[in-house]
Amino acid sequence: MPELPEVETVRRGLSPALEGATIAVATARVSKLRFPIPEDFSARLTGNRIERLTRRSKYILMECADGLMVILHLGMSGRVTIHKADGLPVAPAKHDHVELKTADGTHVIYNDARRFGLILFSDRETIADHPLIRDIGPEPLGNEFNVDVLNAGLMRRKSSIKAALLDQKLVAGLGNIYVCEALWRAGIHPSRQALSVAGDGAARLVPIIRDVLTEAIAAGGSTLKDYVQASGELGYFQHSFKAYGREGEACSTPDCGGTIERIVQQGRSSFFCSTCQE
DNA sequence: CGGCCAACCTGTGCGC
DNA sequence: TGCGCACAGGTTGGCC
Repeated sequence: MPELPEVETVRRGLSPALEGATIAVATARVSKLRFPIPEDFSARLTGNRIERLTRRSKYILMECADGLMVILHLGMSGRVTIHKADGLPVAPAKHDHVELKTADGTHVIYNDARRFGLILFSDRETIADHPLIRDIGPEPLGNEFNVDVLNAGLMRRKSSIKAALLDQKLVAGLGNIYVCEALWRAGIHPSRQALSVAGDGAARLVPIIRDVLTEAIAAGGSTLKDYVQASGELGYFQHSFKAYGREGEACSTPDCGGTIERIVQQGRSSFFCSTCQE
């Protein structure tokens, strides 16, 4: 479930294994994910050293010693696992598309059933101007995201608040789950016009968005520890969502008494409580 | 340009 | 047990 918190958790899980590591073997078993995998994928990575892993929105950026920047996006179903040399599966699992082996024998495997993810090359000088990166809005956990910015974004939209918050140009990293959760916490109906949320609504949403994401990262981080030991999996977390996926259940807002409903907006499910979200 | 839908692809779960 | 359908965390090309 890769929205910002999951991507950040994967990044944090990979850092100790990859930062400072030299790549001994780089293998791509499919020719394309959402886009073709670079033809020089193996050649360019073999012998290269990974200096650091960063994240922009839902993209993981792998900066290498020679200036190469690897762009990784998990799409809908992308998973990453880490395996020590002695715990490596004998044969690649279904949908294990890409694999890196570091000089110390650690294997990192990218698995993606639907192949909506992507792996592309850029470089550290031009990454900010990359077409996939350059138009992305402010990081929600950074200072560039604030009430003024959100207000400005909401005021020039006729769409719903749900659609507005899903728009990566307005704010980075939110996906279907965390937009539902943030709107539930803020008591804002997902069908409300974005414009009408400017002002008070935006003032409430900014800290709520920050909290929701921060809590999810914290939950992922604590789960991650066990998961890496157990199976090497990154990206699978048990989050306790209050609205998402809870159609028909009682709303957990104190004294609300309402029921979580599901509607479809722009082809995507929205979960909300019509009693406490207006 | 803003807004919306279809499409990309595979897997899963449910009703019959 | 099988079949068909709805639906799934993201993104974007193309059409009003």
